[in-house]
Amino acid sequence: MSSKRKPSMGRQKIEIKRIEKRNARQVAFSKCRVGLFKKASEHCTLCGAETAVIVFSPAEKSYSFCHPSVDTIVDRYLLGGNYILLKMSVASTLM
Amino acid sequence: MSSKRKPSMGRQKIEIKRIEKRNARQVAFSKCRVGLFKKASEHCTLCGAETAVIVFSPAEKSYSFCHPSVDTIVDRYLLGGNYILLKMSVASTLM
DNA sequence: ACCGCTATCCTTAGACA
DNA sequence: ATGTCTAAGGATAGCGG
Repeated sequence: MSSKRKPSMGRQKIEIKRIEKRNARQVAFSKCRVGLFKKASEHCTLCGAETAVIVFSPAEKSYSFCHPSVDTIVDRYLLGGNYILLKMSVASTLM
Repeated sequence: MSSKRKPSMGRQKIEIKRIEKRNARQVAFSKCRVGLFKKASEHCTLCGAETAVIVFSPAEKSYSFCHPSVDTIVDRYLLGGNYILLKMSVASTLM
């Protein structure tokens, strides 16, 4: 191993606009998602907030962080808008 | 006005546990929510992510940040779990 | 893709308005 | 409750492995 290490440039300033390079955007998505979920988690713990975070990646994959549970939050949110939620637990087997 | 200002202590380290004082918790909730929504927003812009953040305050008030729209995200999320969403736009007037 | 590193930028605790 | 200020804490861009 070399004892020399190129000194880091540290965190660089970036402009808040779409990252055009596909690969870099994907990497940024993963890192950023972790940070977002962590912050949401701390928000819950510190303040007793109930939080749902749902994210779709550019590649259409879905990720979520929820406390206490997705269904609780989404359900409650939807109720406020006069929505009803039906789960097709049986019907889906027929599709 | 006084030209003297007590020097700030800067940001202090805190333990990630429930803030017990009710008033302080409420204030932290508001500040933290702003930060969370901002981060979610940047996530969307930078990475082309589609994101829904729904938060209930300890006082049961609901807040949300969504891009492109709550319904789009929640709808899509729910579809993945074989849910159907019904809006009671007529029925609600009877309740 | 993930993980570690670290200098630098960003956020934010605390205090006050 | 929101908003401003300061300085310290914490997240992270860029890079290497």
